[in-house]
Amino acid sequence: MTVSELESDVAGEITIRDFGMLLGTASRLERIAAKEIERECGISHAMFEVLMRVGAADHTCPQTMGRLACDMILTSGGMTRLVDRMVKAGYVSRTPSPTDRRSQLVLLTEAGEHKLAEVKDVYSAALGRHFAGPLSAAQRDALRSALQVLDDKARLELGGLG
Amino acid sequence: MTVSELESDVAGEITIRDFGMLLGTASRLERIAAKEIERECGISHAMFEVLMRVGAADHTCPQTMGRLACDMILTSGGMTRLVDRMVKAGYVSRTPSPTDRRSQLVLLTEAGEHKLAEVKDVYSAALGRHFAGPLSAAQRDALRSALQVLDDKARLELGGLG
DNA sequence: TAAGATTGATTGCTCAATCTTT
DNA sequence: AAAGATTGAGCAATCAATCTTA
Repeated sequence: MTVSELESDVAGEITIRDFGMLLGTASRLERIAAKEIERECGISHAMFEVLMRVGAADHTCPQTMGRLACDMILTSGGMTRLVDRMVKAGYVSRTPSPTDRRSQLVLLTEAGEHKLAEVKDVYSAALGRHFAGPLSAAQRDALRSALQVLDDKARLELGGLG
Repeated sequence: MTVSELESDVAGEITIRDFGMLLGTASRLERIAAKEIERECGISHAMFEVLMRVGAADHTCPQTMGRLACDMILTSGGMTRLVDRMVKAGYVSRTPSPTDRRSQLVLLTEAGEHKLAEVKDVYSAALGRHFAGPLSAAQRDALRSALQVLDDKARLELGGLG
């Protein structure tokens, strides 16, 4: 084995370790936050993510099933069922898009708005404790900029899912 | 609403956005890497993670089911089934610990060692393209240190899973 | 022909209960 | 009692096929 092969092996091991840290930390933090939401507000983290996106959508340009699926990294089938459950729970409604009748728009109900406001506070507090609090301002900036680079590339690579 | 309430609301929104980026980026990258491994080596990302941990374990202090579950953020039941599949596939073997007969040790088979070496190369290359490559050295260092802080706290918070 | 959404079949996880060993 | 591991039940995701509209 040559020196350069050895060096690249070491670099590879470090990269694998760093990436493992990214996945592991994200997974652990999601579990912590999701449990807190579930316990205090009785709603899954996935449903809350949908509420946030639907709630943030411009009234003149609402969210569609496909856009939600892409943003949330779910297959379209997965999103269909998630929204099914949310409709049944009374948080959102579905209605065919007037401009493209293949597409379904997802809208927040009154109950959905209330729930969103409630969960947002709990979620912000939880993230303050477990995510923002432990980091310095510089660390947060650095984290944000690194993730931005990676996410841009990853989105390009993935495109739509199914 | 007072100024300080407004400020804390804005801070909360930013925190939620940043955290969303962490989860989303991690999820997208995992999907990309997992697909590449699956396609080129015919093994799931979860199985590869087990292979790495079992392969890295000291021969005098092998991995147990519980330690694997904790490191990989799976419930013990989930790990039992994952290792079941890996035993069936011939990558690892299970054997009761001689020092504590409640505990099961997980060991790499010959086939598991070969597979590990094979996947490691593919994985390193994929991560070079999608993870390490896009970042500057400074960004990688910053990312690592921020994640280290978060992970330490998260591990404390989580403890064992079930 | 392709895009958006849904459905059926399957997979793999969590949760809770259980069994064995400490 | 408590810890480590496994099992049964249930849930939510993926994949592939299908239906409708563009």
